[in-house]
Amino acid sequence: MRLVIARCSVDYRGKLQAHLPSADRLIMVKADGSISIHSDDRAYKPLNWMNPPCTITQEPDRWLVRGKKGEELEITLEEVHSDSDIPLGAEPGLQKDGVEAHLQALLAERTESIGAGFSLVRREYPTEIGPVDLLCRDADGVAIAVEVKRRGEIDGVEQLTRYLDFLNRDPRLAPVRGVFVAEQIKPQAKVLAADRGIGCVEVDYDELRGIESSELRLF
Amino acid sequence: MRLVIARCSVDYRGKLQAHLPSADRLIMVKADGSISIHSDDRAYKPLNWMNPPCTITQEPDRWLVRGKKGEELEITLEEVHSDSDIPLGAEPGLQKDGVEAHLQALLAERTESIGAGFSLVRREYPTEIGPVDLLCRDADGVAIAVEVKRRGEIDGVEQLTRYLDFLNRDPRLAPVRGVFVAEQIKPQAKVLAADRGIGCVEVDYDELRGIESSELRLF
DNA sequence: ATATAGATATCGTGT
DNA sequence: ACACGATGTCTATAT
Repeated sequence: MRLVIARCSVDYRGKLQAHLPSADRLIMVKADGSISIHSDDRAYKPLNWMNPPCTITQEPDRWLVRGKKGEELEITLEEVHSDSDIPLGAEPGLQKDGVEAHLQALLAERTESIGAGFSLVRREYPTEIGPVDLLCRDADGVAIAVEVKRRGEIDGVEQLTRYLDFLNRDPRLAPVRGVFVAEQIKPQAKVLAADRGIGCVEVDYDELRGIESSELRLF
Repeated sequence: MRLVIARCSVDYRGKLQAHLPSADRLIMVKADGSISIHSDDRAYKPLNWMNPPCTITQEPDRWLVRGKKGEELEITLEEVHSDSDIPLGAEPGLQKDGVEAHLQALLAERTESIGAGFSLVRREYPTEIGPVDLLCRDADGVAIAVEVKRRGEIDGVEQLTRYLDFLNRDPRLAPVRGVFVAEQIKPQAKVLAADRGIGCVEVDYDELRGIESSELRLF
């Protein structure tokens, strides 16, 4: 990874056009071929960047970066304060736990936590406008479409509503009820769901995992 | 901006949980209080980060970063290869040009490209739930609500549907038809639009600008 | 390769 | 503070 600290101005011409007046900034060139220009703010987001694959043509006071779709990033270097190149080696990789897919997988194995007597028909049940996260049946055999989100907001209710519209046209399934499941559901989403006759269930990821673990221990 | 290059392992406990095994990485601490951990790949996206406001507690071999909502980032430093702190000063700011607003402006001047015989009533036509991008009338005088997007996805169809619901309550306008305009419209969005009786029009930004240029040349 | 949904999305803007 | 829309969104997954 090469780190250059320099006073520079930058022009981007691509999906849009952007200009950066002269100032001191960090230019980061990664081993993957990417380049990004950071100021001392905006958290992790650079002011300008180019994703790989791209080619960097360097002259002493001007770098020209070209992307594969013709985007251009022109960096005019006015004064280089520091320039270092340190190899970091391979990244062993980031391990994540607790994303929506995990929550959906846990719920698929524990449909009882969505509603007493619920049984799973299938995950990712297909419709014309995309797959429903879970299709279940309740204790009386009524079909239940389940939308799973980490955070329950209005968009999720809209999404489930669309699925229900389509599912209810299938005479083998209709009538289909909807249940919105999330770790936290915003008040407005609850109101909209109630208005549309959609049930809301808030679940705790760790508890769900705990329940599953203790269940598994029994086998 | 402080730049530390070190062999480290990282644990994040917050919205999700994530773990980084030991490896050489760049740790960037910005003047805005943010911190991010970069490997030599993934372009500009860090492996882990914390946005301001957050507090960083530093011990020689362990940094603990706490966010305001209880998120934690724990960095275990195993070997520091370099540690430098360079003040960058204020960022004068990024100037952008050529975003969605421009597309809307072009379409407002060329309502014919949305539909033959269309005329503009006004841009940003107000409704209770926000302004419709364009309100037009077709050759027969029927009101047309137009939603403009750079990329046409399902959300845009939902947005236009909401506007139509409200506009159709106004007896001076009703019945109002909807047309969804974008540079590209996704298949699922087309299905939903068709289902709701909303028209879809795909336009080419450069061509539109070209047409406009040649038109202007005639005057 | 294309299309789709998720993201610790981030970032403004308006209420 | 919350909701909503735009982003050069980016990234991983399934087809």
